[in-house]
Amino acid sequence: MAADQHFFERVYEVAKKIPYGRVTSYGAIARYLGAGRSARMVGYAMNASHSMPEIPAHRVVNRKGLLSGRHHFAGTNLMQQLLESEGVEVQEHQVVHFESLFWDPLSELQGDR
DNA sequence: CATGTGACAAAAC
DNA sequence: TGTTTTGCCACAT
Repeated sequence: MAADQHFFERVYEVAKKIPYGRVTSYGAIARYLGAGRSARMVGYAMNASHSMPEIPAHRVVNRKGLLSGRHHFAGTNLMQQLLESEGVEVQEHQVVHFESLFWDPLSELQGDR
């Protein structure tokens, strides 16, 4: 049920739930939405997040912990600055200890929504 | 209305 | 084991 709701809307909801100092991957969100392989859509949704200032897109990185979307931010290094500001170590546009900081909605939200 | 693109990921070879 | 190809679905042109 509610499987055909707006995909983007769901992505935004999950993205807003990303806790401070944490990061997640597009695929994790996609899987949480039940899309599994629609990780591309998650990234695309982030692209539309320009109208959603409440979307911490800087906390969303690819599966490698790489700040794939840094180029879409205002400043080339803005995304990294934001993450470091939250205590997330970022080197070479990649999140350090990504696995430790990884926030999985499947585990954290655990079917809450 | 049809085609192409895209902030990824995983399966296939 | 690394590289290549497909999948995914919405939005832009």
